[in-house]
Amino acid sequence: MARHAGQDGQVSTMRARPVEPVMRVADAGELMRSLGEHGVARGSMVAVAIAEPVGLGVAVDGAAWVCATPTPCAVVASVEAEIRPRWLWWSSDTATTLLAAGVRVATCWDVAEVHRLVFGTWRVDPSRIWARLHDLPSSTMPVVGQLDLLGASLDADEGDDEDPVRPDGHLRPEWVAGAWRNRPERVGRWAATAWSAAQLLRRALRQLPDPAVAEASARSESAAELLAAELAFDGLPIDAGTAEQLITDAVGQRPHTDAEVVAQREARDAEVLRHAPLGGGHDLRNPAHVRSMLTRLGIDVPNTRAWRLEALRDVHPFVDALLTWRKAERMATTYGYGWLDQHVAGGRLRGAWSGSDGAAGRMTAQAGLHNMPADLRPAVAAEPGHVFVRADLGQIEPRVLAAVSGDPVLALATKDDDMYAPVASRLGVERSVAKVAVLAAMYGQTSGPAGQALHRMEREYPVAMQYLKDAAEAGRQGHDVRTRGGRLVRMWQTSDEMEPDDERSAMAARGRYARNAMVQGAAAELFKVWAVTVRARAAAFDARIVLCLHDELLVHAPVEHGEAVARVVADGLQEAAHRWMPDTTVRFVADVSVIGRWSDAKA
DNA sequence: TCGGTCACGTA
DNA sequence: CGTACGTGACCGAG
Repeated sequence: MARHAGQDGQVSTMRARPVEPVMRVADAGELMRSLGEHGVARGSMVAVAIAEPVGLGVAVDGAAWVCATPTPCAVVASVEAEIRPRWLWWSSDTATTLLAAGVRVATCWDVAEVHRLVFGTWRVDPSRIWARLHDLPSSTMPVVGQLDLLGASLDADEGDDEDPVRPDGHLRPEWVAGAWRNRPERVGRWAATAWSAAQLLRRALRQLPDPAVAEASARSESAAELLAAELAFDGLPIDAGTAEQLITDAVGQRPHTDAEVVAQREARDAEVLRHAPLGGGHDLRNPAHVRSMLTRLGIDVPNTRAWRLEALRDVHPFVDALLTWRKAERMATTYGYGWLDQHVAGGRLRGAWSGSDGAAGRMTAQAGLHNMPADLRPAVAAEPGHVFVRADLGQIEPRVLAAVSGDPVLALATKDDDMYAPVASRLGVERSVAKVAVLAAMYGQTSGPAGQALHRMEREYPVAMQYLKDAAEAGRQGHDVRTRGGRLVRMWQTSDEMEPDDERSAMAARGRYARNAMVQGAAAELFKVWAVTVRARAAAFDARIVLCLHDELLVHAPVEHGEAVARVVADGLQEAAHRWMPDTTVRFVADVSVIGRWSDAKA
């Protein structure tokens, strides 16, 4: 009990809320009986928190259990095998814990991920999520500070520290920082907070423009985050010998001393510098120096980017040597021996994965997994007894535009394997022009040869063009936009002190950003539905997704199941497309092949 | 030591 | 005056 003096001077009595009772269960069997009595069945949401070696916390609709066991993941595995609920957790950290214990689950509901979807926020720690869901100002959000660490407290009224929620409604910061792992009962209560947060999030989902779509997105985006955890854990199969050889071919033998590193670097530089003009700077790694060298050779360029210099290869041998050098330098620095040593172990390339990142909620990956040069793809090889099933979506963004905008004419074009062909004939232009026009419309390009074709686009595909225009206008005005799947894309505000020209430029940039995010974001959502569908169906063949690349999937499968998995991937797209958009007037296509190395795929 | 810029790889 | 991302080298401010 604590007494508060309100601002009106009245003394009110505020009782700390009662601590959630947590029931003890002895083992998985007892837990499953309890869950069964609460109506938990296949696919039911079950909140879970794992603290090794303290125990397993589980919560369902006001009831919470704890199983004090040094091997909580094994209990999860038993429940998964018997019941297969939809595991509800604060974040995919739980998935990572399970994976480390060798436990894989089928489905989940990820509070952090859904929060990111609904609110478009980057930071999704439980404190922030909880505060926002309870309309508590983040200014009052407590943090673990020096005093707390010393055991002192600034606020006398902190209630019962066995309660994860403080009297002021905020989550207890020391719990968020890890104190929930300290005792079995706390693990149970922590699971209960995840359950409670999820109920509030579901309420938010139901208030979005299309609740059914948003709830489906919550499930698929959660599963994508689970897939991201698995991708990080499993890694991409790499034939290290081939990788080593490709690097050697590109940059020479592996150096063994610092002196060798320097010597190789200087040898690479010398190949270019012998063509360089006299005087001035000679640092090839400094764009200003490179530009001045080019100037002294009579070549005047605003920057030294490869696409600009490409046209000038024949003007002077220096240019050709420089471009060749740049490619080797990239290999030596970013994708060289250092990269191999740092990220490849046990025949797998591993990096951190995010299930949704950036403006549009695409998956991202580190360790070069998403920008590995095509030259290195031969090193991505299936393990003995395995194959890759590789698939990529064809013309995904324009097809998605047809779907989300509901443009019936553009939808008709998707019936073609190559939708640019019917678009070209409708616009009365070459296919290449039609393609540029469609891409220009989606990316907000206004200059260049796409200009005239864009006007015809507006005449022939007014619904799709209006959809893009509305998104761009919202962005220009600084209004947040929401993708078809319900992801909030936040706009930034322009500064009051901006010059008018700068402000116009910033607004235009926002317009392009919003326009693109609506298409790219929706495409990411469809892609993830496809990926998690394939993940689920391929498991029966002991096949696992090992790479997601925006519109491309790489699945590692036992060789005897290659063809079956290829069918899973192809059928999975139709299943995913139907789930993502029940209206089937827009057709989606994928190119699927069974290969041994990533480079075996046809370009 | 840090953020910004350039550059370049992928989609 | 085409978008998104990750990475590395360098610069200049702190």
